[in-house]
Amino acid sequence: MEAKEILKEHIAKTASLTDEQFDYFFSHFKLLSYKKGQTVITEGDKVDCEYFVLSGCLKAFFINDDIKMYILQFAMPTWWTSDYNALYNNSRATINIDCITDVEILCLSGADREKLCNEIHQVEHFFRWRTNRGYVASQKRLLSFMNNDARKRYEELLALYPQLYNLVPKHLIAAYLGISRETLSRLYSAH
Amino acid sequence: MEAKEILKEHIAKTASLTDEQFDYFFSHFKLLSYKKGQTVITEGDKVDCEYFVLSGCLKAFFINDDIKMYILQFAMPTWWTSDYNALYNNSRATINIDCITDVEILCLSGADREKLCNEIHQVEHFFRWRTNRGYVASQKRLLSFMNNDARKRYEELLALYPQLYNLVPKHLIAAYLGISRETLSRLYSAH
DNA sequence: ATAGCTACGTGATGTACATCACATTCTAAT
DNA sequence: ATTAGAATGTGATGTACATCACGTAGCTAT
Repeated sequence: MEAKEILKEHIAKTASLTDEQFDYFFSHFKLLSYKKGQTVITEGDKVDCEYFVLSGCLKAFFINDDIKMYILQFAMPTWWTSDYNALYNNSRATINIDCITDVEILCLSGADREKLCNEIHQVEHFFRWRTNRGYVASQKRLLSFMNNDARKRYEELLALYPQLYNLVPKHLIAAYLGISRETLSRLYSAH
Repeated sequence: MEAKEILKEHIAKTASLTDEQFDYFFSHFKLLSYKKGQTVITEGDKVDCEYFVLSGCLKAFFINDDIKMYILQFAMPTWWTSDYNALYNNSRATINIDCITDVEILCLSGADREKLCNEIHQVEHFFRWRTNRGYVASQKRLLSFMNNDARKRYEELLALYPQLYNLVPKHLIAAYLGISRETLSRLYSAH
């Protein structure tokens, strides 16, 4: 499927745009291709854009003391990703985003997003609901962190995203769960 | 300050409403008063509303196995609170919200919020940005959970909300930090 | 005032995890 | 095909926390 079709279908689930409105909306996106391992956002960068994933898988992560990596999000097709803290506050990136596989993404600048939200009420409606869902998911993950041990979080993750298990290396899954790769290895060898 | 003034000032930071628009917007809110200890949302309830805090302090919390409490949010004046998962998905509450002190809140139904967002573009703008900020805060807290030990999370919390230390009992602070009250006690007696 | 309840402190012990160390297997580049 | 590096498995040990147990101080209601 074409980039345009993928985005159109995605938006249509939440907002009603006319074809002309959507064409105009879409004209603000830039198509970008990255190879596995390439970096989209690096800590310290100025962050101007957010990204809609067409194909492949990215990770948004934080590195502590140049040693430990914590993964905030695996970004899969039809997901949005960026350093939203930096993007919304016009500050520098505190996280990194790079490509776990080859990737195609659509890029929308923060300035264009605000312009489009202002010009087209339904675009603002779309972004409101997208963030609503992100917020709820983030709260759920926080609760899971407080409430569950590593094994349960691991089982939850696999139930939610079964593709991940084969798509991404296990040490990245560990970094998402907030445990060491050794502990993760013992978790599933024990069962 | 009057309820209406407090809300108006709060909205004005994010959105531009005319006086007539704001009066209309405000007419959809209901003023509610609660005594310390009273419950606003109970697990299993139908959730119809979200709440804007005028005075006092509430807690949004989850209880696991009828034993352990985890606090998702302390809601202070000019903060919004609800079970957003339930409210957005029209499902039953999975968390509880009750009053740590006597409380005054403004209540807005989900149906009215959607109606107002639809009728007044700037209202939708306001709610988009409110959730943007909530999402970023939630991501930051998640990162802090993965990245920091109990002592550092404790120091972070005090730096961010110094009032909390004297306002709420320590076992609630422990429940927010995701540690036992004993561990919290040892944390600050050790320093 | 007294009784009962809630908040809070502190020692002893248990446990889920991290860390370190090293072996093995897989993958990618030349 | 060979080799280097990345990913993975697994034992030994350390540690930050939870849990249990018991104590005291402070509120609140009668």
